[in-house]
Amino acid sequence: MTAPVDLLAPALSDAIARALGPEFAGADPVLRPSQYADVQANAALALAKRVGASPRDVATRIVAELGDLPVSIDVSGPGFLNLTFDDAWIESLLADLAADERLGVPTQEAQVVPIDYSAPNVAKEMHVGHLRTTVVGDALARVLEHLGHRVVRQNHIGDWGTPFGMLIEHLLDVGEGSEQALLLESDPNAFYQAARAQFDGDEDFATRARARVVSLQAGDEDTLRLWSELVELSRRYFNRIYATLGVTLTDGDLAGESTYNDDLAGICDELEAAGLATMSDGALCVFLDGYTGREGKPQPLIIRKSDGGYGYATTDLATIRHRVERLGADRCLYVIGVPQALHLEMVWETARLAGWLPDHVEVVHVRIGNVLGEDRKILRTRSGAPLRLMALLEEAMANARREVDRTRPELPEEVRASIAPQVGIGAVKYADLSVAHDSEYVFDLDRMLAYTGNTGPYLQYATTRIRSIFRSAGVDPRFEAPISLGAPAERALALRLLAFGSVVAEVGDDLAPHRLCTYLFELAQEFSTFYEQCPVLKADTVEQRGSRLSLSAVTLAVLVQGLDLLGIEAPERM
RNA sequence: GCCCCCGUAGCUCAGCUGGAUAGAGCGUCCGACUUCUAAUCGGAUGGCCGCAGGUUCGAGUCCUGCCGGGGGCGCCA
Repeated sequence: MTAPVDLLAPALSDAIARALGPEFAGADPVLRPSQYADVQANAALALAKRVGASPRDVATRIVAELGDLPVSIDVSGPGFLNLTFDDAWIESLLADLAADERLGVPTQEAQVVPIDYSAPNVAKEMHVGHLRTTVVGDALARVLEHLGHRVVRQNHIGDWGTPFGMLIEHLLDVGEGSEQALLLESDPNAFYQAARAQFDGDEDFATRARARVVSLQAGDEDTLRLWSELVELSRRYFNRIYATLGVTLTDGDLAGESTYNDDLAGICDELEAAGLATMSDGALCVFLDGYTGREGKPQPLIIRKSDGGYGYATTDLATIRHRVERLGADRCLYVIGVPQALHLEMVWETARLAGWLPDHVEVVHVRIGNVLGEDRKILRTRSGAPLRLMALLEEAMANARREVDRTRPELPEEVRASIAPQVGIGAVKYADLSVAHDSEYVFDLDRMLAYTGNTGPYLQYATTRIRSIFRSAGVDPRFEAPISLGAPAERALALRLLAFGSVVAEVGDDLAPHRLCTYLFELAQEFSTFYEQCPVLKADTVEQRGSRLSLSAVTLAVLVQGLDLLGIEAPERM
């Protein structure tokens, strides 16, 4: 922990206890960002009533008990403590940071954390909603792993259910290995819609499809072979998208609905035996207290349909049981769309009652908000069809390429060609990550790709400017030299750098990647100010040049590490 | 009908466990390149934080009600 605030908090707590009495031991010093100082402590205002003295008085007493700290303190307003750090202290902390491979990021006590994210459907196009859970889930996986946890990626793909009767029959009709079949790898919706059209328009086909569902569930060998063919083709499509996006998911992380088939009957039996599930209109249901649906009727969680089939409620119960009992989860993350909130709540409540989800296991729904179009409705193409994700990514990369061609024509063709995907994909991912994951946002490719503002390209650009300094100097960007702070821009940059570790820890605790984005953006801005105001290569003295090079080196390291935790690449040049 | 989420500057969004005069980006308007990438930087402009009550020394933040928008609610996932 290198953040000054984290180092000061215990000292302030102790001072509070000494000043106000042992009953105040462990009191929160209420440290908050301040516009008047480096940080302010608001404890006196919060505690004044309990103490029975004026806040100002309490503040003065706390200050009197503070020992020798590397900060200057004054009591301000009604009783705020304004703390300003000594430059020498910041300099020494920064030296520690520069020497620290982890850049101040703590290693936490390891937890097992299964993360459910991405979860596309077989024979379906991934849409921007899948993009967002994929990108956010992957960033959380990277952050938690970096903090020392054992992350278990769980890609809960939709690879089972009634549509497969239709899909298998259509695969047979167009022919395995046919061009039509290969659409599953390139344009899966075209395949799906063709199957759908047959199903809706051709009664014979529909009959065959229904029969096929039955034989699939019965485990018919030939049917299963065709089914795995469909899954295999879709898997290639997913992997193409993941590779383009630079997402860490692999085939080993696949844990689709079908993997739980053997658990479903047992889950129903157990719930029924425990008296939690009852028959209603031919379906096996769990009715939970406090859940009412339309017209005040009890809201069921249907775990077995009246036709004997299982829905996603049962599968989701299987996932939680599996993750707790088999994977040994301490904390389970479900990075899933916000409309699923009620469903997940009911599944977890049921799992708790069944004893599959003990109190010490934390389950979190990382709610992914809808991505909207300009009209503020869920994003579609102009024709009303869902957007093709690959087309979108290609457009982003093409636009990035145009920008690079325009602004850096002097760079060799192959360099420009490699920059474009880094910038284009980085822009799209950053856009998903930089807004709170549970809020909706309006999709705007031009804004994402802008080089100004809180965007991926702006951050990437900051890293290339730093690299450019080192290139000009002919110095390795891992440069280290004593840092001394003179200019305000240097000091502001230093303080921001010191906060990196606690920001990453906070992102892991609160599952909020957008805060890392905000941090990195502010860091990049502060670096740009420094860049304008503090010449590095033409510094006044050798010492100053060394100090500024060192400051630049740490900034680069933090930016690159931060972007990496978000799953975003940092080009060498732009 | 019930439940959940949202309403902050012209636009897109922050505002973490309540703390001093509510922030950023974009846009608009001024400035700044013989200087390490001006793809940048500096400055200005711009808000009864949906409305009304309440709790508190203090409310964008907590509570209640209302208005407006979105979503969910028995056999698709």
